[in-house]
Formats: sequence, C-alpha cells, structure tokens
Amino acid sequence: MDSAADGSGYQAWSEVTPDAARRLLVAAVEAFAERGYHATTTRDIAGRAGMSPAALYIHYKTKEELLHRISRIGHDKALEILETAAAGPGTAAERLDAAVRSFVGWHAAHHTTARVVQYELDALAPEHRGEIVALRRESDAAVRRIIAEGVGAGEFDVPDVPGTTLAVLSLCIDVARWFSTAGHRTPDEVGALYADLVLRMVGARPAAVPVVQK
Amino acid sequence: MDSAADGSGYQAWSEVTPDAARRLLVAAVEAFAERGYHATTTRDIAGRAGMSPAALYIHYKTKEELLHRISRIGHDKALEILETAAAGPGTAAERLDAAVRSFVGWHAAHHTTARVVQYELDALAPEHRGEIVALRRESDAAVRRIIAEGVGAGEFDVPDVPGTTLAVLSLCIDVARWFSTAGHRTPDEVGALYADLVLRMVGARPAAVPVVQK
DNA sequence: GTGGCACCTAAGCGCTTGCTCACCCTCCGG
DNA sequence: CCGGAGGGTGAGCAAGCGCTTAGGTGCCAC
Repeated sequence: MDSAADGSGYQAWSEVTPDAARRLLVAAVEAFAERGYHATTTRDIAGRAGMSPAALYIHYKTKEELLHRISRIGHDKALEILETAAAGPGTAAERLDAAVRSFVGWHAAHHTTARVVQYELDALAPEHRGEIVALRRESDAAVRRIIAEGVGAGEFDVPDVPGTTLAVLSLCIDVARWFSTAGHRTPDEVGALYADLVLRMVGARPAAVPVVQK
Repeated sequence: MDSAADGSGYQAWSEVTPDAARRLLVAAVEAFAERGYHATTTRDIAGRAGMSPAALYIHYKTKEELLHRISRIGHDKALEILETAAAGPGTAAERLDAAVRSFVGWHAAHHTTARVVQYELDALAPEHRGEIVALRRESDAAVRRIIAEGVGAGEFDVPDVPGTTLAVLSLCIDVARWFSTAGHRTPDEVGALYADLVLRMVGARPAAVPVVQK
C-alpha cells in the first residue's frame, strides 16, 4: 500500500510543511480511513510513515491534533468546492449541477480523506468539533443558497428547502462511505449520476440538459 | 439516559433472552451509538447495564459478539421492512414510497440502533462481516426490484437502475448519521420528505393520474 | 437440609495504548 | 574544529484495555 495507492495522487497536503509532518499526516489519513480513528494506533501511523512512534510527537502534540488538522484541511477544501460552485455563473440548475458534480467527484476521488473528514467528527475534542461544525454549517448555507435561488427564479420546485438541502448534502457525503476504487465507476461518472439525481430532486426544469426522452 | 430515552421504546430485542443478556445488548447499542465500537469499553457496557464487567462474559463470548448480534438483528429488521414494501400491493411508485417511508422512519426512530448497524460494519470479524454483507445485498436487491419494475411498467424514468438504487439506499441509510431527537423533525416527517424526494429521483409520474404521454 | 445450578462479582493477568524522556545523529555557520 | 539546533530513536511509564478465574449467593428439587 503505497502513498499514491488511491486518490492521494492529489497534491494537496502541500500546505503541510515540514516534509516529515506531511508524511505522518498522509499516513494518518490512510490509517484512519482503513480502521477508524479509535482503532488506529500511533505506532501504526508512525510505522506507515517509516518512523519510530516517538517521531510523531515532534510534529504533533497528540493523536487528536492529527485528526483535527486532517479534518480542518478537508472541510476547508469541501467548503471551497461548494462556494466556488455557488458563486459561479449560470442558472441555479447549472450551479447546482456543478456543485454536486465537483463535491461528489472529490468525495469519490479522495474517498480515504473524505471518509475521515466526514465520519470521524465525534472523535474530535469538543473545541475542535465546534470549529468544524461551523464550517459544515457554511457548506449547508452554500447549497441552500443555490436551491433557494432556483426556487426564487422559478427554476426549481422544492416544497421544503432546508430538508432538501440536508438530503442533498447527506447524499453527496455518503459517497465517501461506499465508494471504492475496486468498483466499476469513476469519480466523474458518479458525479454525473448524482448531479442528475439531485436536479430531479429539486424538480429542475430541463435547462441546458436536453434529455429528449423516447 | 434511561432505557426508553430515544427510539428504544421499541419492543424489539424481545427476541434476546435471558433478561440480563438483553439489558447488556441495549446498553451496548447505546454506548456504540454514542462513542463508536472501538471507543466503547466492556466496563462501560456492563456499567450501563448495572452489572460488573465480568457479567458480560457470561452471556457473550466477546465484545465483538455483542456487535454481531446487534448488527444481525438490525439488518434482519431493515431487510424485512424493505421486502415487505417490495412485495406489497400497489404500483411501483406506491411500493417505493412505502419502502422509503418505512425504511427512513425506522432509521430515524431507532437512529441509535441504526447508527451501529450501518456504521460499524468494519469492526465485525471477517466471517461475521460476510454474513452481514449478504443481507445488505438482499436489501439492495429488494429496492432494485421495485425500481426495475417501475421502469418496466413505464412508471419511472431511470437511466441507471443500479446506480439509482445505490443512491436511494445511501440516502436513506445516512439518515441514521444526522438524525437527532433534538432536531425539529419527527421520523414520520423525514420519511414523507424522503419518499417524495426518491419518487422525484426515479422520475415517477403521478400515479393516480395515468398520463398518457406524447 | 443439602447438593446442584444459574448467575454474578472482586480481583487481577497479560498486553497494548498514548505519550515521554534521555540521548544521538547530521548539518552548518564561525 | 566546534557548538548548538532541529529532527530523530530506543526504552519504557502509567493507565486502560479485553478477558479470566476463584469464589460467593439465592433458588429449587428432592
């Protein structure tokens, strides 16, 4: 299992600076994604990074700090993806399509990272969790904004905007749980499938996606 | 935190005897749901059940056996819900509506149990995981059957049946992650919302009004 | 009354955990 | 050639883990 095994051919983590600290962080992502935070030992992380257990504590105060850094970077990236799409050009349908497509694509391509980011929230210390939860609320707001604008413009038919927003995000996030590189779908294919499904959920009138049926 | 605190006013677990074994199992569900399997100690489980740590081992060989029993019972219930709906009367749309409504309702009402059942699969021993995965495939098959029949009958418009099936199940399952009794939605409301969203995803034509199209 | 049984506990064993500490490299400016 | 700093290690500590074992207690048939 090498560093570029799954979706990690991804040049993020470039912001993590001493090289050794980055190797430890990447090792931690792999380990947390495979076994979960609590089932991962600091010895395992250090071992994957080719270091002794003690080396970890030169760069991180605790195991939880590693998780927090991963979670923070991942949530920043996820939020950036959604806000970029939300602020983009085009109709609400086009922006929602772009948002879902890129958000889902990221969750599939970097499903190891995404799994840690999305499913290990409870393992964060309370003060760190608060910070992360705030980012998640911003993600929710970005999606809700697109949907609300689509409703306002008469493009969408959505009886329950907050509920639909919740469902859309939930659907996208859960990709990180089931997606596997062993499966036969590429991240782009999943993104396209999900974008279509979400547009149906909001009752989008066919805008630029002319599916001429039968 | 009492026994009937959340969705556990649910007379399931009635199949678990003797009484002490059931108390331990209910305690384990609560603990696993709150902190996750790996972060839960056998002392915590025994303590919640009002027993000494050793008492656990009279009724269960290992901590993993507890998880397996919970997972097995929960998956049996989930599968039963889906198959009942799939085999029911009515159009495909009516059956899909019923399936999603009851499946989501169960996940919301018993979100503690559902969280353990749906998100602690990796913690199962390999032979137990195999058994559970087989049950999950049956659940997938039940939903796919309804969707495929709807497509066959011209009721639904679904370009990618396996993909849509996956997305529908994923959407429903993820309810267990975010649902909280502190939220302002009842399980029935979430079920209704989700049933509507899923019918949109499959492009269901209004069932009662058999539109003869183009 | 007594033996057998089902159930439960106090104590603790062997091991692993997150984390620390004393020490050791290698590099580099003066 | 030296001295200090940043990055690393081997050994190990205190605590907590899953699980075991020896023994106690109430109950019931006989």
